[in-house]
Amino acid sequence: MPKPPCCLKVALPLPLPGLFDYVPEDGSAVDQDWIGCRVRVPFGARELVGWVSAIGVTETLPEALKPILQRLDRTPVMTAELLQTLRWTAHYYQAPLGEVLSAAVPALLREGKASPDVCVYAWQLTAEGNAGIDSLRRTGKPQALAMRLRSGALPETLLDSDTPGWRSSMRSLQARTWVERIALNRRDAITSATPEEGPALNADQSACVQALKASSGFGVHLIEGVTGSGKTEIYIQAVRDCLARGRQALVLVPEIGLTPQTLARFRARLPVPVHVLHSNLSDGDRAQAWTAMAEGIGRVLLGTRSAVFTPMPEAGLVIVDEEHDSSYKQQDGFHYHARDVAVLRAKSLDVPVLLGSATPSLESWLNADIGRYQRHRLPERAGAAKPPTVRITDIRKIRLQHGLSQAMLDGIAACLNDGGQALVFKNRRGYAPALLCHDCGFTAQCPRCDTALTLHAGQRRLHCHHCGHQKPRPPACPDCGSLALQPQGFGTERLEEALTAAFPEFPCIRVDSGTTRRRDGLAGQLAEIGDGAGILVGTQILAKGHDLPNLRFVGVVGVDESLFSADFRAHEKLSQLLIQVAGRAGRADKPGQVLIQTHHPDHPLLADLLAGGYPEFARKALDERRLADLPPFTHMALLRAESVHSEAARHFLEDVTALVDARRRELELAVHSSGVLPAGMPRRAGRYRWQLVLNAMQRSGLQSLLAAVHDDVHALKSSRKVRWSFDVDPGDFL
DNA sequence: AGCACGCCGACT
DNA sequence: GTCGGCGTGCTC
Repeated sequence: MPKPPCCLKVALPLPLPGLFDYVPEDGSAVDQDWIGCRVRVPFGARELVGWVSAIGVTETLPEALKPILQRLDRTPVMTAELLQTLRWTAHYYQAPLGEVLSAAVPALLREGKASPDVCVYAWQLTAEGNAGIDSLRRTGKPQALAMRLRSGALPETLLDSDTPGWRSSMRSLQARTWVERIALNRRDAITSATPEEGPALNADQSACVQALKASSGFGVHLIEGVTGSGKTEIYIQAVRDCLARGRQALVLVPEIGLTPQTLARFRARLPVPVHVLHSNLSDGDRAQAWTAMAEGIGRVLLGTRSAVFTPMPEAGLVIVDEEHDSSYKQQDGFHYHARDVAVLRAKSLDVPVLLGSATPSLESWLNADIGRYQRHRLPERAGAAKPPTVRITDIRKIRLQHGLSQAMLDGIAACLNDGGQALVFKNRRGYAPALLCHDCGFTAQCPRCDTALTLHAGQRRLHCHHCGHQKPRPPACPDCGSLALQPQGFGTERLEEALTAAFPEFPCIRVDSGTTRRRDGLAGQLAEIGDGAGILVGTQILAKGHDLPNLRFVGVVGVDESLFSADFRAHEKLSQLLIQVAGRAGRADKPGQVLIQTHHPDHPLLADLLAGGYPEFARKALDERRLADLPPFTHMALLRAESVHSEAARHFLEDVTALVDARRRELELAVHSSGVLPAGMPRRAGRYRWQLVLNAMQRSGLQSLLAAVHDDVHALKSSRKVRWSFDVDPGDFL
């Protein structure tokens, strides 16, 4: 006879597989209500906050289970559905549930703090205010605000989005006791504004919106829309439709996609407050947004990667914008891909998911080809905008001026003289990627990594982009004493210097991760240049984000490294980047110009892109992947390991290889193992790095093998001195 | 991951 | 004589 459940199965924030069993502190009954609640528990010599993820009976371990110290929630903080998705996610990515929970939940809640108060507050006129308002004489911000309040209470979330600086006006009204702050109930908060009307949809957009309206339940929709085709408008329509059905919506955007412009657009067009979740928020704000959604007060969440783990008891729609973007892949801790989790999540919520991109990932492209995803094409730019003209300039045997060809300089000059803005895109930060001694061949290397140091700060310092090491530029070669140290190659700083010299009468602004961190970031820098003629030099950061209405010319410098990279995704990434960056040029009246300078003008990738755009590239690239047995036709998992001692990580992976080989034979699984390989960068930040690549035609075989070795890998003695992690569906090998 | 326990070198 | 180095083992 089965025993009734008597213990709490608790997930703890530890890199250990499995759950830990406890009993309630007061002998109370174990029932379903515990699941999704947080508990404070004794663990060895310390205390931890964990999540009751299941209830059950203990068969194997201690007779006397420890009681928990404290139950932190009376009602679950985590919906059953989210917990289930997290379990799947943990299993899929071979991560301990506790670690997945740690990544999913805002820090405050993880630490055991109470859920924040997510009441929506609003302001309304007092009797005094109502009386006084008729005698208003002067005009000003407070007076205008008071007039708006005559038609009813205004929620703070609405004021935040449509009235910058409203708090100071409100304070002056409050000082006169004209206004008071009230807590709204949920329904009031939901219908708070009259949204603006959007532009009329073109035929493709309408067809797409209608198709989405007609679909119900889980389904994946790939919206393949060229830049400017109005994907955002489709998202907005879909979200409005979802809200009208009384459901919540989740919109994921890439890290740099969540610009004030994007947010403002959603806020203007939706009838409810739009909550946000991204890395720049304080812990308090994150917990607020998360809890608001969990309690159903929040109806729309716009967020980056980790927002995919937000509880939504009344979910109706999930959207992943720029689904190809690599910032959806978490690179450290537990390696998940937010787009893939979003699809899984939508399935478990039984709601549609929209994946949108001008340049879909090859994974999604294939899924659409085989009918697993429904494809919607938006081939036309919305309005009358024309696609940019793209040209390639062959720089073999051509004399470059500071890394730029004459054709490039001419293109920039023509654009500037026409009053337009030119963007010069270069994938390297800093002044120059290396410092070389012309007399003896010495290059400045990072002492802790296998990589050359980059010259920065007007040639005065050397930086390592991988570990943060930096030092002053040596005055002479440390090996031979020669003074002939020369910067090799070009980074954005050096291009900025060259362009400033070449076009002294125009402003030149450099935008890369080094400059956007300062001051008010990208927005502030772009404000400096405004709409006037000028030059922007920068890295990928410029490939998306802010609208640049007067951008007419895009010059791409230095794609040649990516054409011959060891990373099997390099071509895909480069094509996406080229299309995205090209898409920034030109608007309705003036088509943009794109110029790519390369030593490989005949490279098939460039030829395909030029002839048939991204679709042509995707078809060819998928053929290549199929022939080479690479993803998305095969499935891949990586075991990465690194250690301070040169041999420890390698020994660990050799032990893992033995485990893998044994299990593979035993279970007769068709999984290929690479054997232990040095990582793309064999030493980084003083650690030696190795990896094991597992490849399988069937995802299920790979998953079975991973599941079978998982606990044994954790138990390996050689794992102790090593930093290691699984990376299922790795983004790269480096 | 932490934290304890355990067994060998230079110090108040 | 002790403080403390980090190797190894465990945590319901």
